[in-house]
Amino acid sequence: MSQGNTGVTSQAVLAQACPVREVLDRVAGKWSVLIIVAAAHGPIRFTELERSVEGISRRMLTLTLRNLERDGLVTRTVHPTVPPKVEYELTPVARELHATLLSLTDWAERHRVTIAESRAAYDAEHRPEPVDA
Amino acid sequence: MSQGNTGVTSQAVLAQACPVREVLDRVAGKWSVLIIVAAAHGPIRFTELERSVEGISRRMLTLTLRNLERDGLVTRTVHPTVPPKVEYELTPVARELHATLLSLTDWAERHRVTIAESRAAYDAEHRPEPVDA
DNA sequence: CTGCATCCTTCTTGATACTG
DNA sequence: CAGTATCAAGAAGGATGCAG
Repeated sequence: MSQGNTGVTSQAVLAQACPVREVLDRVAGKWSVLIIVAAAHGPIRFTELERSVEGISRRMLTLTLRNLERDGLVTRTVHPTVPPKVEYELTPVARELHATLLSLTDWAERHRVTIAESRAAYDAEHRPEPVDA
Repeated sequence: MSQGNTGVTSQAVLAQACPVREVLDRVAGKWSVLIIVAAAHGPIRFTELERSVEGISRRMLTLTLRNLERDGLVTRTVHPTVPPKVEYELTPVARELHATLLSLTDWAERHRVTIAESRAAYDAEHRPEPVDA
């Protein structure tokens, strides 16, 4: 194997070796997770979502929603009423993901402080900008 | 718990409401997770990492490693030998994260097919370019 | 062997405006 | 209300070359 079979790429290999990446890539978007969380409480409307995730642009909401729908993570229900009404709801698969995400939340909660301190220490150590002036 | 103080907000509230995002953002980089996985087996050298994660550029390896180090997820040990030798190792905190990531892997594994089918179905439904012409 | 700096390309996201 | 289209800005990532 020397090292060079860089011939055709390794994207496939990587995906195979690291399925985690797949999930992450899928949920990597800045908003996917937020939307999943927002929709976790039950069916929710486009505008509701827009408000819940506050900060998201219409464009991103739509795009993310479409991806989620495509992956079978949310269902889109259109109510043919006069003023259009569309509701989004998490699928069972998405609910499982949501539950799993909770363990990450847990990890984050448990180490938030530790990590923050680590960063502070690191910055202090590497950015010192001698303030003895 | 009213919930509605939609007044100003946001970023802070979101971070608070969704710590998951924090983790995700932290590990969002295309390589962080791969590196964590690669280092999960024990201390590993820069070059080793470069090969394990194959596909990563030196620049990205360095940057990601620095971030990981900053967050206290990996320790960097420099062996003052003639040809420099540096070893990276996961910290306990990172190992916990790694373990947690496993549940995500599990989720991905369990639904990989379902999701793939969902995408295929979605694409068939929305891209179809009616070929009856 | 490790690592940093620069340059350049690509993808993602945001802002806006318009349609059903 | 819901959604799409376009345009431009910015961040992330890749390639290289140099240095301790």
